[in-house]
Amino acid sequence: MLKEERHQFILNEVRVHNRVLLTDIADLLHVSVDTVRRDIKELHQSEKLKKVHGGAVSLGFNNYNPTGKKIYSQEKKAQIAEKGLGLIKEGQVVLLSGGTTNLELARRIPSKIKLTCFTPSLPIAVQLLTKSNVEVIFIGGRMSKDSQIAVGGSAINMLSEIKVDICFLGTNSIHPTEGLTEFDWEIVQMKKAMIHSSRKIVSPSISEKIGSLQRYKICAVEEIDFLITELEPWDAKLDAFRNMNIQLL
Amino acid sequence: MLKEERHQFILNEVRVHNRVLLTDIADLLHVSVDTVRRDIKELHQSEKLKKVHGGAVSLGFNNYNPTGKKIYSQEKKAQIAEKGLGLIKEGQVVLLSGGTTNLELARRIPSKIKLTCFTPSLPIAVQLLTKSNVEVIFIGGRMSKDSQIAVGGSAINMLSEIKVDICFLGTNSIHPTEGLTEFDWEIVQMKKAMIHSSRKIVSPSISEKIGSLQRYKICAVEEIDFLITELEPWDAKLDAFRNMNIQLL
DNA sequence: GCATGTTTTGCAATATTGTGCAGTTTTATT
DNA sequence: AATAAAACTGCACAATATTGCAAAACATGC
Repeated sequence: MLKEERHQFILNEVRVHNRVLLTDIADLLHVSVDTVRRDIKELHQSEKLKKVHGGAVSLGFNNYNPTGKKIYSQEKKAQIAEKGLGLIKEGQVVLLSGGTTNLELARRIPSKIKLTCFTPSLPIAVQLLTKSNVEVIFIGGRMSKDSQIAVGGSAINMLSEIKVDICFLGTNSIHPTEGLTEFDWEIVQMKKAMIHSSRKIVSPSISEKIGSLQRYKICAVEEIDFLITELEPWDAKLDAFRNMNIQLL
Repeated sequence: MLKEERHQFILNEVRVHNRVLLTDIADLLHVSVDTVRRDIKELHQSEKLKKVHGGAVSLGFNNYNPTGKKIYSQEKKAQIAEKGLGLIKEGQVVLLSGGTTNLELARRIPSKIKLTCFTPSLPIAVQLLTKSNVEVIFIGGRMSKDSQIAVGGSAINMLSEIKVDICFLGTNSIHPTEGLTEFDWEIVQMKKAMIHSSRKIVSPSISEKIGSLQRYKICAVEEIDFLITELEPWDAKLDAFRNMNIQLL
């Protein structure tokens, strides 16, 4: 058995099944796993497949890339995300709503840190799946086309069955007296359910959203534990939130 | 024995067997391995074959370039997807498992057609959300990192609550007597649940997967209603499935 | 025929590569 | 944190490659 033959065999298996196990190949070809390991290592280096723990996967299989829509105020959102990361502790259970700020947060989660993340947001789930130490649990249900998050009874029901340590609640509008508001009724229901399922609520929000108001109310400002903006905590724009038992970051 | 004769002989062996061993040729031609080695070296330099450690392989043997790779199964999967589309009727409720063939199918669903689609697969959900007339319902749960589909009790539970018209069950391996098999136990559970939730089961499968076998069994071939391959329905490779109450497409 | 130079072939010494094994470290999972 | 599976490391042995060399075969011109 020539090395070349084995390589071709392995590549074919990967093509057909998308994924192969080292031990299976070794068995089929009657060679040691070490040899197969070395083969796969070579094929990985020549970028014919992707080596993973225990075997190999096809290249095109997992590289789903969310179409890079340009994100509004990415710079500010990145700052917010960095601050938000400071609130996450190893081993915690986290709930992430949708929104581009949370997406930015998800992207920046270090792959070392061990977390359990719940989310009803498709883009965020995709992002989280790239983190090897994050267990991802998708809150399923009817998908809302424009926001790409699950909504409706089934999703709310699933939320009612969990209690997480911390929830990052992306929001459209936050107002000192009127609280958090949203224009989509179904998303409001989801966010209400998320609040009920969480011990601590974090609201990451770019400063432009402060003071704005939408049709439906999610909750009062007092229900929020942390408000994160791209501003310094002592900025005058945040004065209205100062004596409210909210931690500003 | 002239050198030229040997060259022709070697080239012929390579053509027929795709590969040759140095020692075999030396044996057959009653010359020393050194001579054969030199012959192969020359043929390698004139690009008539490819010299490898221990022998030689045909040139076309190793045509697994990144560009060709994409085309390789893509085309077959596209054919399968097209056939599969014929089974979907306006207004139906469809269940789609994961896999690249189903992804291809999802991509080709016309945006005119009105459907309700259930799926536990992240990439497929993303694809379906671009179709304006398709209502997407995500089967949530713990996400499996490499296959990007939801697995586990919660997902299976959600599946148990639905009954759809037709299920496209992507599969890794299909065998005439052993049935559909899979290497990941959790995915097997998901697929079993999907079968229970569907009136009709369609198995889209490229022909290379036929006859292959994995560790865990999903179901017998008889439980499938339609088997779609890129081959013509009367192709000899499908004979094994012919008197089994399965419709071949 | 014979000397000369070239090509081919086999051989031997040495170098390189491929393979499997055993022990240790890393990784994934519970 | 414990555990088992998998990855890595170094090593030994065998298979193969390379190199240099010499004998044989062959061609060519004299």
